[in-house]
Amino acid sequence: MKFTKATNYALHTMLYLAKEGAKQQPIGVQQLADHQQVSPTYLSKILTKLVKEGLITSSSGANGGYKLRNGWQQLSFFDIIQAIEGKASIFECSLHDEPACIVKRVMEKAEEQMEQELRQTTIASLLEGKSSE
Amino acid sequence: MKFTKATNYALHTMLYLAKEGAKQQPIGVQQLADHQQVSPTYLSKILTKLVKEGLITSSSGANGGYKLRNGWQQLSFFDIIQAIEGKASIFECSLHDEPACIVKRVMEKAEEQMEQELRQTTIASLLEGKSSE
DNA sequence: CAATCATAGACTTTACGTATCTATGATAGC
DNA sequence: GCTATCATAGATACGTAAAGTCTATGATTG
Repeated sequence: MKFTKATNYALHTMLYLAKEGAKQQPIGVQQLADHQQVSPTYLSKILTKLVKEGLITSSSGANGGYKLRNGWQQLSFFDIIQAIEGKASIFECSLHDEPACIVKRVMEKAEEQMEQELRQTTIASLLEGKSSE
Repeated sequence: MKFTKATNYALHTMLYLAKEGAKQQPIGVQQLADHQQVSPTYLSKILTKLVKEGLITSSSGANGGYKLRNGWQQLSFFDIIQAIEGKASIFECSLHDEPACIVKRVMEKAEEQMEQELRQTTIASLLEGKSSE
């Protein structure tokens, strides 16, 4: 579970889709990009990942765009982040011949605590609370 | 709380110092570097940070080197990592005018869970358990 | 068929961690 | 005091991955 700006864009996009396009028409990249002030081409790559991982769906052609998949209410922060960043751990031991590095074990446990929190938080749950973004 | 290879080196070094040099003579960079197969000059920078943050002490001249500070038994993973990486959060919102970004709040809470685990883990506690490294 | 939209690959740029080199300064022992 | 041993510090180079751009292709609507 690591983090980049792409993670950030993905999370904000998902939240935006949940608010603006839950049941309605799909939303195009342009609009999504405008909202976050990112270049559309760059955001496209991120969106494509989300499509491939099945978190959102896309439709080509006029009036096309992106919308959340069915059952998006179950999607957690963890799901979104993992779709973008993969499953790599935040920490890798630098020692060569240390398959059972004790430092790594500690870090993994700590990381697991963080991930658990992210698994519990859904975008749907955020919409119920205050919506500053 | 972010992580780099430097974090890794620092943690392993601290663990090594705790095992080999708790009360005895200081240990030189060369030996510490050999143990991890890192260049001494690079490790030096990391060690200097640890000195400045007060986690270890250094002594120049012949038979000089590094040893853990007094009261090292209290030092946690969190202390060590923060000494190297600073206090910067793992996540920064990319939106410009969003002082109270809800995404960031979620991430901070998750990060806090991880940090709490790291605060609880001391190098001393690891020495009591099995010592694969 | 033409406009609108997503997809994809190659490519460039930027940023930062990683690492090296070299010089300087402090201490211990002879 | 001299010398060897050790830490400290700054400048510099290197490598890699994220960040972002450009251009071409393919699908759908009207």
